[in-house]
Formats: sequence, structure tokens, C-alpha cells
Amino acid sequence: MNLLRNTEKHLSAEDIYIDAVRINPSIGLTTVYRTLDLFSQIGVVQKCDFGDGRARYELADNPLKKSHHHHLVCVKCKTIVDYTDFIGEELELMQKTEKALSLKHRFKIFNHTIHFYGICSKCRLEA
Amino acid sequence: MNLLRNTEKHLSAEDIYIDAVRINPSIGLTTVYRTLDLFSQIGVVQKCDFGDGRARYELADNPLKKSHHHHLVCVKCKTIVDYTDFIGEELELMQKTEKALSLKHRFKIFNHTIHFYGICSKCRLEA
DNA sequence: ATTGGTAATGGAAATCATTATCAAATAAAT
DNA sequence: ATTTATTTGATAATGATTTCCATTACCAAT
Repeated sequence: MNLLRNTEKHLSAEDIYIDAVRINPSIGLTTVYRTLDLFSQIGVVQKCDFGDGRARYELADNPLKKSHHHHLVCVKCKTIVDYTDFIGEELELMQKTEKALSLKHRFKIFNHTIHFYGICSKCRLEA
Repeated sequence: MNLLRNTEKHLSAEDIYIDAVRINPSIGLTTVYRTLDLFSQIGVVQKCDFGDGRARYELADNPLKKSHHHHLVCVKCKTIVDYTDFIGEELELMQKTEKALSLKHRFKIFNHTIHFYGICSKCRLEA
């Protein structure tokens, strides 16, 4: 959790493992996966897939989380851009939707993700 | 493309391969992957990751697509629920956001996904 | 009709993230 | 202190996706 709190990046399980080994050299990759899965299930960590074949993990939204953000993904070079603009406007709608969905589908919802997919300027010029 | 047009499901590459073989028995799985990747890059197909280790593909939004929908994911049992409610309200905001993001980050955006994460009623009762 | 070059194809092997297995280590309970 | 249960990590297994490469399809120019 501390590793995730202290970064703005989207860390993969292996990234986290490499960091964790510096703190506790005897830790195993399996434990990292197990713990991330646990954290994800209790809702404190958000597992993200950006389509590059490996999962990323970031702190789920809560008081500890500095900034809620959404993602902009380039489907060519797989670049991921975080954006925090327009979040305010989105938030109200998302909360409304979340509440309605919770009731209708009997889900206890604790997080959401929004991804926009497209092609970044760099890849568009190269094409 | 026809296979994707004629289903409401989220097909995996293998699902599509199995269907494709019935039409052209000599087609290879590699070609299916290659073609799906191509379609995804040109924006007519949306590649989705639901956290179960295999990618799913569906028609990207366009006039051919019957219904735009978003996803509700149970982080315990990995169940995925499509919902089409509230889409109308979301759409206006998403289009506005999309336009603003396109300008600011110089992305050509052609799709978006919204996922809500939580725990379904079944898993909540079992816990 | 033939040629030659390029692009597309598919099968097999390789890759790589993730999961399962299991024995050892640690903690908890009696 | 001894037994029991839980957690851990190393290794192996799994399985989706990619890479590699030989073969084939395509097509324009001869």
C-alpha cells in the first residue's frame, strides 16, 4: 500500500515486486500477486488493464488518494495519459449513475474507471 | 466484422477463431489475432479487458452498433453485467469531454469505456 | 500465359504474465 | 510445549498472445 501511495505511476505486479524486494529481499512474486488481488477484492486497490497484456495497479479512490483521474490510451503506442480535467463535471453524474446501478443490480460499487481510446499525435504523424 | 456484428456477447479471440473456422476452415488463430489488432488500431473494434486474463472484442461504437453499453464488474466472481441505462445522460457529457480532451492532448479519440467495480449481491451474501 | 516481387497467411515454437502446487516457515491455539 | 492453522515463497504449470518463418495468394508488368 505504501508503494502505491508514493507513486503517480501505474505499477505492474513486477514493478511492485522489484520495489518490495528493496524493502524485504525475501519477498516472493507470488505474495505480491496474492496481496494485490486481496487489496483489489476489498476495494482499496484498483486493477487496471490497458491492453498491453499486463495488469497495472493503482490506489483506489479514497481519502488517501490525492487525485481522481481518468485515462487516455493510445491504441498504437500504448501510451497512457492521465487527465484530471472535467472530473468535477463527471463526478456528479458518475455518483448519480453509481447509486442507481447499485440499487438496480444490487452491487456494492466502490470504484469506477473511464478510458478513452484513440491515437496520439505522435502516432498520427507517423502513419 | 460480421461475426462481431451478429452477436451481443464479448467474444474472445478464440471464440472468434472457432466461429471463423466454420466459415473458412483453413483460417489460422494468428490471423484472427492480427486482424483483431488491426481493427482495434483503426478504431472499428474495441478491445476490452475484464481482468480474467483474456481479451474480449466488440464492435466499436458507430452507426452499425446497435447499443452502446457500459460495464459493471464484480471483483470477486468476475461477473460482468452490461447496462444500457443512463447512457443517454452520460453520452452528452462524454462527447463534451471527448472533444475537450482531443484538443488538449491532441488525441484522435474514437471510443471510450466506463467500468464500475464492486461486489455483486451473490458474493456479498457468501462473504 | 508467365514472371517476379510484395504482402498475407497459418502452423509451430517462443514468450511472458499469471496461477497452482507444495513444502517450509511462521503464527495461533490448546 | 505441542499441535494446528495460516502465510509464505520457490518452482512448475498454465494459457493467452507474439514471433518466426516457410509457404501461398495476389497483382502488375512483361
